Amino acid sequence: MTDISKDTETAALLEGLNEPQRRAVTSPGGPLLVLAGAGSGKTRVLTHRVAFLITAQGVRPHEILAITFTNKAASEMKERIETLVGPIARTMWVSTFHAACARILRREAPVLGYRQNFTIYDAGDQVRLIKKCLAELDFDVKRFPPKGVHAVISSAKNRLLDAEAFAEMVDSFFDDTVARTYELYQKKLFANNAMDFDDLLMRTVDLFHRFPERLDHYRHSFRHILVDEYQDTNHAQYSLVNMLGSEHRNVCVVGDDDQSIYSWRGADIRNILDFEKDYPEAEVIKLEQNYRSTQTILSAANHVITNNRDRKSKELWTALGQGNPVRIAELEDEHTEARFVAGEVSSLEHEEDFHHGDIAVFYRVNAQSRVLEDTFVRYGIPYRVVGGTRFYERAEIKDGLAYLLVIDNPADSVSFARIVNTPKRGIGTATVMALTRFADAEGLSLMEAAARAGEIADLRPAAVHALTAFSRQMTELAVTAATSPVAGTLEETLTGCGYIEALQSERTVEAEGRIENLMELVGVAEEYDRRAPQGSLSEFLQEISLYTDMDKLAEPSEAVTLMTLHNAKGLEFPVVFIIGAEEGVFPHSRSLEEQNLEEERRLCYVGMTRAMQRLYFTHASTRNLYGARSYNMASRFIAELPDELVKVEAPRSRARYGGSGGFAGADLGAGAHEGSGEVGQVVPEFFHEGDRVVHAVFGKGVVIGVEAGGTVAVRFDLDSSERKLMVEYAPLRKA
DNA sequence: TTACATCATTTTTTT
DNA sequence: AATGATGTAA
Repeated sequence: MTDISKDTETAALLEGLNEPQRRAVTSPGGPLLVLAGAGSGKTRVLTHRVAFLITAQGVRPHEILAITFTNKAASEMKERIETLVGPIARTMWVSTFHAACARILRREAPVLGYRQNFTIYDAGDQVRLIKKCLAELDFDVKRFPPKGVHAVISSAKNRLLDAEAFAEMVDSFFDDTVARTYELYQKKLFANNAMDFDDLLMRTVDLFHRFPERLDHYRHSFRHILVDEYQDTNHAQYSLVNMLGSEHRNVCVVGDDDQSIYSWRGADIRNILDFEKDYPEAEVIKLEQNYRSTQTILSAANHVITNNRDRKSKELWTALGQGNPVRIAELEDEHTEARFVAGEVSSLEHEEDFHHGDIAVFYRVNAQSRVLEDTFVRYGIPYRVVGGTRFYERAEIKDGLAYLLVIDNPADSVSFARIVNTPKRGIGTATVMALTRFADAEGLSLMEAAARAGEIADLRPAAVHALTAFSRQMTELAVTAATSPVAGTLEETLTGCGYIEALQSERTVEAEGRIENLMELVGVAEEYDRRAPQGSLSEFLQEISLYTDMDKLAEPSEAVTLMTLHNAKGLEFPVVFIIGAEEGVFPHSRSLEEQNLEEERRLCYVGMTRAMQRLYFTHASTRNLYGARSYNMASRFIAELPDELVKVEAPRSRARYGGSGGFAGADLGAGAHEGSGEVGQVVPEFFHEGDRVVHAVFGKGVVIGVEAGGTVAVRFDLDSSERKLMVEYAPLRKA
């Protein structure tokens, strides 16, 4: 490349960047902290910086390690860099911490005593194994809930405390129990040739401690390290960055302390607050110009977040203009709330230039999505739910993968236990217990023990037969796996083991859905086979165990997006609703007790700053959540919004369908409650014979009759059909 | 062993 | 409300 073309290329990289962005992109090396406010073009800076390093600094792509928070973010970044510098970018390491560690560990597993095809356990697998440990140690699962024990062990691992170190710090009876469980749990993981999510980080750090020459190798080869979302790193991740960065010290971290929302997962906000202490020579760049939201939204968000004490001062601004006020609506209950949102969605769609895909609804807990979904279905509003029960956590998917895991790694007793009697093949708990005893006594894995089931004294012939048959089948499948593509192995497994058949015989819609999900899994495998013709079952499983659904929902959609506030991180939408803004819901009751209010507030800040043009808060005076009715005050976050930026409106619940703009009454003032006399009263007078109306599903029509009980008859233009509709529930409004 | 019923418990966020 | 654990009958 000539100097001239190199210069033009560099110039192109800097085009359209503001001053601080440009400084961040071109900073030559050394520690660099970029405090990137929401919507400040952070991803752009990161990708352009990488491109700059490659084209202008002569850094070779494989010398760059870029860490992102999700797999989705990783593949996006890779793509964007590729468009800047070409296919050479593919040799870069762009991934999450967990994926990078898995890649290192797979290479280095033997020195740690693991085999390369070790299995990765997700949270569910971890809890199941912990349950087994508790049972084996005769601990009462009532007093020591597996989930709670898991949480403690996980947090210990995130702080890089192994069982021994943890045992030394024990200061309660509970922790003592955990310590003993931890020890056994870790032994079992090792025996299963398995690592859990937290191990991926911890074992890597361990590897570097015990084998300094391995560390030397990696820290020498990574000349530049970039970490996105640095505010959400935990101690183990922090240590990894410091270890790997200690030679070249070209550590560039990007983050926003105001968006740290994962402390419950071990994220330590001090990692970002203290970066300048860790690297005194660090250059610090603040990105405060926002390119996403209106000034009103930003000012409102700024007001809320300034109530937090522990933060680096930062004030977002924009050149995009004032925009509309933040709208706050108080509703009766969760149903009214959902109908309000649905009604607004319809108005935004019909009366303004927004599409369903422009709109997102955020809530604090997944359970809140149900009412919303029911309502959207009634209104005929297309929606998609992000998160919730995820594809890879569905029972049938885990089952299918468990088969593959056992075929690949017969030592994996957790997956073995999962499938040995799924579908039913007469191997019940008694048999499995006898098998386990035998395996332990003989020092075998469950799979090996099953092959020798005949030697187990207290097994009935039927059980022996079932076990040997199962073991033989698995062995045969392992042969298939060695020669077939992954998709073929999976199909062979699912049909050969009678899994599909068992589902088919259920003859239910649910079972049909499960079969479809499994076919989708086969599709995932096919895609892998295409992408990596030389790939192995091992590699496929490694890849998939770090894969979550978050990864593929990036695609633009024609549906309203429903998700939790946590999932909203990193996204943006023209219109955002934050629902359930009530004390106890958001902020969540648990965080009130645990004094985690600042984190809840950051969550609110994250949610608000996703909005580009319109932002709504809704709260309900009463709500049914988890089967109990509660009466909540409006969220303190609402109170923290300055009056001049908001428009507080309380719709007269049912009447508004007859009104024109969506809201019947305006400016009732903060905290104004609806007259309870109005609540529950249907107001059919709003519709009269001859009125032109619009229905969300059936379209335009005319009222041809008003009946008692809040029912109107409407003839629709589209097909001249006549329908009777409940004014209370029908998505109907005046045209 | 399995299928079914009842009982109890547990409700945040996820790589 | 929904899920999981436990108990009971076949």
